[in-house]
Amino acid sequence: MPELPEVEVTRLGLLQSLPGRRVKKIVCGGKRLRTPLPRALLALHILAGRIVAIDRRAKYLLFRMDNGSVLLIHLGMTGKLGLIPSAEPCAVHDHLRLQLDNNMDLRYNDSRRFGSIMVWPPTEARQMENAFSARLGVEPFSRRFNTRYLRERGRSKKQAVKNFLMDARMIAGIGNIYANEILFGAGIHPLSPVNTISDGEWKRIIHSTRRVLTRAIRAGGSTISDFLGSSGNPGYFQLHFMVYDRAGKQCRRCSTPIGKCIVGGRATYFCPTCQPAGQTI
DNA sequence: CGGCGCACCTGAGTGC
DNA sequence: TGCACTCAGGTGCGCC
Repeated sequence: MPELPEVEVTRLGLLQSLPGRRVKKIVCGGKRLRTPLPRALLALHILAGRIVAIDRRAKYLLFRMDNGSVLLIHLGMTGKLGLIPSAEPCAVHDHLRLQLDNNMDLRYNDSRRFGSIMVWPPTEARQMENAFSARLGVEPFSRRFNTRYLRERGRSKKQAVKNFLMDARMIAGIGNIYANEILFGAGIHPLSPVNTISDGEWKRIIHSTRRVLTRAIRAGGSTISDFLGSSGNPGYFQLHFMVYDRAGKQCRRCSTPIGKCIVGGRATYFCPTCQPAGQTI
């Protein structure tokens, strides 16, 4: 499900009612996610704590507790967070349940179990967050996401620009759907080698990235199969896809049939006219 | 050492 | 119906 917009929509939804709530009880499912659930740390640091803030870094959500600990959640491909009445029975693939002090649960559901849940203890949270953040690239809405940064990091790279955009160590939060949409908006072919992108093209990529992500967040994210915001509402940005999953259909801008190829093992869509193949790999 | 292929999982869709 | 097969929004490992 989730790239930056879906994670951000989830965060904004949870912000309505989660801050200030105390965790009264924690129930873990039996199966492991990408990593085993940190049962002991959850019991030690999250249980009985109060959630004071919810932040996002890349595609991760950071739940900050009043004791200084941090609950870190990544949704993987199919992870969902929802606020559900405590009386409701658990669903298939519910893996974590935080029972709150208002008769509501924060529940984590993830059929494919590619997500992950971690806990940073109060005494180590600062240092762990620094190390965690250092491994991730710039946030698309930060000032550090600029032409100079992209030129420097991409200077010696021959890989396809689409793979570069999706590399979390370079830029945070962009996945397969939005990489396709961003490059269409910038008029750049996904196979263009990174080291051939001009400053003017980086500018278009920056502009397109922010525009696409902003519009997607405003639309409530994209609901391809089953993404629901924490409010239980689907997103509608998929109605605005220009290229993603539109192979063979007419380009909304010029009517040329949308092309498809595989880049880095991922389905890649582009308009051969609006995104001319200059130099490609 | 950059960059690729693949594994990790379940479920939905398709075609026979 | 049912079975076999393909594909899916992410990440990180091993390998060349």
